[in-house]
Order: sequence, then structure tokens, then C-alpha cells
Amino acid sequence: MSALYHRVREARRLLGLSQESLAAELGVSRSAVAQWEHAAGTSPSVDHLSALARRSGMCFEYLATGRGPRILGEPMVAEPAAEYDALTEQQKQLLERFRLLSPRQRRALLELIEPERSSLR
Amino acid sequence: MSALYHRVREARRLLGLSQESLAAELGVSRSAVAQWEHAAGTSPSVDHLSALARRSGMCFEYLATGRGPRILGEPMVAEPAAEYDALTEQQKQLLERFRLLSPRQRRALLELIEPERSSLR
DNA sequence: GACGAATTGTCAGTATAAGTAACATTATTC
DNA sequence: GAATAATGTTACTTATACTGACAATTCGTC
Repeated sequence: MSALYHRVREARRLLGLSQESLAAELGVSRSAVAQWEHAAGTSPSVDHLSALARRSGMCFEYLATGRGPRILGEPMVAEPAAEYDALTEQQKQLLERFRLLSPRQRRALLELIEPERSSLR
Repeated sequence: MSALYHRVREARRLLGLSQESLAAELGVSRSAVAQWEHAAGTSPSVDHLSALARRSGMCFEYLATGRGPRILGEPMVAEPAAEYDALTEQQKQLLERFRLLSPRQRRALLELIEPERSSLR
């Protein structure tokens, strides 16, 4: 599943517009659009995202979340249930980094965040 | 058509979660969720709204604008996905203790165990 | 290759939206 | 009535969406 900033650029390219042109149509500055298209940049507000979806003909759901058909009327691609992850992104990140620790470090960490402990609470 | 703050509460209730539980899953404080549910409160960012849509199975467009179908698919049960059962006891313990931390403490912890960091590696 | 135009990338600054923590209130359970 | 859980509210802090300006890259033309 692509990230939001990928989908924003995808929508703009679908329209064959430059950042400048799209910005003019949405009523924002060119650099706002530029920032929407970068991982480290800002995200568009809901209003701007909605306006972009309407303008590009892209499904709002797809644009915002990456789920569902790209274009209105496009055949639905079935998503595996696994896409609805129970773990948050932060929890996944936690488990990933924890996995890289040595057993001793893992025990130390668990001890550090034990409830009623003063270090981090 | 209901207001955003109504729909946010609708989504949370659909999941059968308290404000506290939902906040933990989305990685924000309980009072942020409380404010999302009030007319005079703040609105969730696009990232949080998207996360709530994913978690609740509700359409992002419905959540964001009140338009369109309510549900994308069956809402996920509050119980973790099968992958949780694949976790070790230590990993489960980690997630449980992590869940009890405040958002600021969680970020501090993740930073602490970031790869290439010296503190615990 | 040079050059100019078009396009995109990046950054510092700003206003305010969104978030936090702490305290207050209400609801629920026993 | 007490204890606990859940929610409401507020003052304050932090994050961020956006802007304008400057930098860098890409593209088209000669």
C-alpha cells in the first residue's frame, strides 16, 4: 500500500498538472502541494484532500487511506484481511526494534517500563 | 447529516472501546479523543482520522464528511489479530506495558531503542 | 554545451490547529 | 455511600499546515 504522499502525486499526475497549476485550482500555494508530495512534508487538510479527490476523480477513500478502488467505477480489488492490522504503527515499530535487541537488553527494557517504576512513569 | 464529532463517537462505540482504549490504539492521549467527540473540541488530523477509519472499518469519506456509505467492511473486533497469538510472552508483556505509558513516554522509549543508538545497544 | 524557462525541492517563519496534563464531573458498580 | 471507571473541561504547549523566498534540477531549444 502506497503512502499518502505517493497517492497525492499520483492524483496530480493523473490530471497532467504541474504543482503550480494544481495549487491554483485548490487555492493553496505551490509549496504546500510540494510538501504534500514528500515523506517529510506536511499532509493536506481534509478539505484539500477532498477537493483533490473531486478534481482528480480519484476515490476519496483511496486517496486518504490507500484502501478501495483508485478511480470511481474501477473494479474493487479484494484486500486481504491482514491489511486491517490490529497493531498500531507505533506498536509495530516497537516490536521491530525490540526484536533487534539482545536478550539481556530486552529484559532490561521490560524492567525499565514495569508498572509502578519511577524511571519512565 | 451528523457532525464529525458525532461520527467519531459512533466509530468508537462501534468498536466497543472506551476513550482510553481507543486513544492507546491510535497513539494519542485520552483527552485528544475526548475533544474529537465534542462540538467545541479539536478535530483529529488526517492521519488520526485515517487510522480511526482503518481501525473501525468505517469509510474515511463518511467519517470525514458524513457522505457515502458508513461501513467499508465488518468492523474489526477489539481482540488482536491472529498475529498477536504468534507473539512471544515477552513481546506480549512489552506491548501490555507499552500500552500503559503516556504518548510522550512511548515516543521517548522508541527513541531510546532506535537502531544505531548507543544507550541500549 | 549553453541558456532560459519550467518545474520541483527545501527552509525559516507564522498563525493556529491539535495535542497534552491536570483537575472536575458524572456514571456505574458494589 | 464509597470506589472505580468513564467522560468533560480548561489552560497551556507543541506540532503543523501553510506561506514566501531562495536553491536545485529538469527540460526544451538553439
